[in-house]
Amino acid sequence: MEDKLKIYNTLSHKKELFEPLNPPHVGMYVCGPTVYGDAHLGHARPGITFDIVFRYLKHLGYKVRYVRNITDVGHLVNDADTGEDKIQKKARLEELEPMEIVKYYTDRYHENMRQLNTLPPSIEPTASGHIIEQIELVKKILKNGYAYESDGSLYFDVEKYNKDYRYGKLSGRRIEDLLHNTHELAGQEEKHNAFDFALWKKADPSHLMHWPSPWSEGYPGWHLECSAMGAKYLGETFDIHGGGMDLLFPHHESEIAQANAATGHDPVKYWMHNNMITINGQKMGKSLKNFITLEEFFTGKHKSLDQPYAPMTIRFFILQAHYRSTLDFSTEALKAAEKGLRKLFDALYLLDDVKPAATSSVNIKLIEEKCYQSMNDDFNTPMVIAHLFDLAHGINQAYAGKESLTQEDIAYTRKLFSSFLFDLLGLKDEKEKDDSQLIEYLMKTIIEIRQEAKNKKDYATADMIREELAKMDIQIKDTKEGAKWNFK
RNA sequence: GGUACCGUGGCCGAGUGGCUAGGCGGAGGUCUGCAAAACCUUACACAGCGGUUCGAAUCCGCUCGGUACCUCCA
Repeated sequence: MEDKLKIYNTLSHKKELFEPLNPPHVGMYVCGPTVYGDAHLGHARPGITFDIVFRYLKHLGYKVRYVRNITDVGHLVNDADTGEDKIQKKARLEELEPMEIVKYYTDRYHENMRQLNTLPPSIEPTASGHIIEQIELVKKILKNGYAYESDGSLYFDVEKYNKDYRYGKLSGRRIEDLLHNTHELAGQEEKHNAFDFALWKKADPSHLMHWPSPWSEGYPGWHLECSAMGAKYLGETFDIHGGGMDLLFPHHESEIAQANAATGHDPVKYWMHNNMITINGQKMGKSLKNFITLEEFFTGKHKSLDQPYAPMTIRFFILQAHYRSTLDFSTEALKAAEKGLRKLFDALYLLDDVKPAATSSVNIKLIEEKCYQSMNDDFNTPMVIAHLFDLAHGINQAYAGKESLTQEDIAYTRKLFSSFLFDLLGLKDEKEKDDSQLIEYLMKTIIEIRQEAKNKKDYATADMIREELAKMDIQIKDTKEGAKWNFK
């Protein structure tokens, strides 16, 4: 009964059996980054979380279409749907075209995600490339009576919508509470209610990014792109929509509202949300300015880092926590992850040296079963990793002669181990250094040893080193400046 | 104030009614020229107070503490 995949659905607050709408096809949409700055540790979490979902669903035999957007239309820096947009602000600061900003940070984001060994999405649409689809969606909402125009801008009529549907079903909010709890915001005169959100904004003359529309020269509202592009590539109703918990409200809530207003039904069957990464117990985020970029982790160049941390260390660190739990960052925790991952790889390699026995004392099939149960239980990667450590322990014991494995089980263990470690968890061993660098280093060491022998007038050893290297076409030449070497 | 959630050993982090989570770190030992790895043993826990139960880290209530969202944020 535990052998079926269950996914925690934010909409129902329960783990639900995963049943795709159109098997074997699965449609998954994940909110991608707004490209106006380098990706930080927080961005790695949805990247990795939904990479695991993507990999596992494919492993189960589903044909998955994974859509992750790039938000490259400037949305607003601050509250109240007024003011300067984020990309424009960056462009002004750096004296660049907005699209130069977009291109630069999109490339950097891709590079970071590649380093983290996440598989590229099937489709990666940009908001700026789907202005027409967004305008069409606004038209539908307007036609159905859930939007109003106000001086060239269009707003979603939340109050009207809430009478026919229910605004707040995802986040558990009630419209009455929203009324009372909304902050005093400036520049809201155009809205009927403070909680109404923009579908289309008229651009003021200084605004750099704008497009023509039936209502004004302007730009689309923030929540619109995901609704429009999700529907375009995955259909009006699709299986999974993912993103960070901080997008739950108002972003995803508004997506649901827009879809219902346009089509009359919900857009998504399973809503998945990854939790936040914290630093000193607080959310790591742009606004708190307490974030560390992935680049800084990989190079070690940040004041709170004492060394570089490899992309796989970051990946393993993230996978050691369940995606719905907060994860507290510290260098101590990262070091523990680094060592733990090394231990797993070492055990896998040690498998080559385990002597086959007539019988097996380790139950590999049971561990395999537990691994699948853990994955099926809402992608419980920390449990999977714990089982892999058990497997590593079994291998080490077999090597030490305390347990035994048959030839067949050794092969099976290798397959199981690498399948989970490499294919499903997406980890890889980065230990291999650049070959030329390694050879330089080895030759330097060998030459030092030979010099040491020569100093002791141990010419037999010195000659032996030279002759052995010659067999590999490496030539040693003793010069006035010391020994030199080259390939013959 | 509203909504959602959390509080597990030195650190990170699973577990949701009875059976060792796991990793890192610590202590002792085996092995060993030294070191590392591996192996063995071991200490350290479920925020507090009540309740339900034969039995609770796990369910319920209260208290204390913390976080996220309610404005851009993964």
